[in-house]
Amino acid sequence: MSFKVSGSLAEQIAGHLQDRIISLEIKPGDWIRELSVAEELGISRSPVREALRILEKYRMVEIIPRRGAVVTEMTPEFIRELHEVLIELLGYTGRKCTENATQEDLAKIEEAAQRSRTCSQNRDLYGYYRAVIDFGLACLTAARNRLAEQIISELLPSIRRIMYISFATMGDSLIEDAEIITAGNRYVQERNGEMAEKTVRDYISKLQSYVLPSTRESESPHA
Amino acid sequence: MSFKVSGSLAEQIAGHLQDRIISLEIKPGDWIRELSVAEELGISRSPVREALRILEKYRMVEIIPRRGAVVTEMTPEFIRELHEVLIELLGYTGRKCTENATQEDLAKIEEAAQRSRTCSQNRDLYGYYRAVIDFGLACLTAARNRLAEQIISELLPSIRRIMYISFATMGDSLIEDAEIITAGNRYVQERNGEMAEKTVRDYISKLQSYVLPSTRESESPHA
DNA sequence: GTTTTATAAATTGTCGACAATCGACAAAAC
DNA sequence: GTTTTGTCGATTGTCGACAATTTATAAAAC
Repeated sequence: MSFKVSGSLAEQIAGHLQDRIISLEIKPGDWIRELSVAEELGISRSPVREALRILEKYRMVEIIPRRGAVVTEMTPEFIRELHEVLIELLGYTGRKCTENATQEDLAKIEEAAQRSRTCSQNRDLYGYYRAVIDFGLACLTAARNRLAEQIISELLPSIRRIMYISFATMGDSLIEDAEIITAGNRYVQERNGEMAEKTVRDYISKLQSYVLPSTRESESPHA
Repeated sequence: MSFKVSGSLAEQIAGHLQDRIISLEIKPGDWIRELSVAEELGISRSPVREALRILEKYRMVEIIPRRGAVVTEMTPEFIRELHEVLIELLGYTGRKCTENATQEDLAKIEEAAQRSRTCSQNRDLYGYYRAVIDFGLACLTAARNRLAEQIISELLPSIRRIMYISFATMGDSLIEDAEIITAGNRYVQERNGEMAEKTVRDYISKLQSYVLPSTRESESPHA
């Protein structure tokens, strides 16, 4: 619910570049040249440089000294590593939120879970995944660990990139997935930490198996 | 075995500031003014700005738009959150390195473990903690998860800050700790994932209990 | 005496220019 | 023909100056 229109120029540019990277308009492995971006947007290089440092924090680019910024590649190895890390961190989050969630938190979690169910029944893939993300973020907030929140937020762009890449192949699992979310929500509402954690871990493992094959054909010609 | 003498100016400055923050020469809550740092080092503000963005990545400062950079506070809440995250991530690392460690990895882990033992017997507190960190880093490398490696590396400065703050009160546990490290090492060498993970988790939990009380008296006058 | 408003100082944000460095290509040596 | 060396172009790194914004200070109103 943030109404911030602008933010600093650097942040706007970071957002702009982030969108273009997620949508594959700028491809993994591409170099981002400061001057190109600056001229294209009619600004100077300083804010562009800062934007690149912001993107580096979110692992969207890798800054190589005196060489510039490359868009990070979504290799199968990275995807596997990300899922393994998420299993641990989100598993922890699931358990913690059964301990710390307020009634208000639980309500928000419930809402997102129901929305995901509705969307899955309507075959609204985009709405479904937005609901799942909201569900996760609501649990994250409820877990009351700012650091974990930060770390996972910094991973979110990578998650979105993977989702964008494998959007096509993931539709199959939609109904099945929705039931897992429903189950996870139930465990959270019942404050069953052990099962909440287990459900999350299983869910991420399952996601990985859907996502990994779809990275095979990713061959990007360098511009 | 790297021969890099300098690194970019910004990185050097980041290192310089990091040292001063860890050693409490610059205190939590202090504002870092770009011009002050630049004049003090006889350089311009641009590399200082970049240095601050680097420090932000390592959670040493918080950059607030149009306000500047504040040194992050090591509150008991943050310390608790950090330990909880580390229990998950390092636990995972311990388990994974039993699966993926090469003979070379195991040798390095063994060396660090033995060194920690020697240092603890000699009451060499500084050497001991360096050995423990090396032990952890060796396990981390052996776990073969670059992302986890990155995330934990970004947490390392926070760990060092906590260690610096509570260096005095931690000497007590030295011998006891050394035995846990030895046990952990044994499980890794035997490739017993379950026990390696459990040992790490217990160790971090124990660390937390030693560290947390020492944050009570932290009252820092703003400069 | 407290609150509000206006002004001044300090600080970050952005800019354009110059310096330093790296990569690619071509020329020369072997 | 292959390797080495040198030059050129492109790109990042750093600088000093100016603009925009925020905080601090002081005056005025109530």
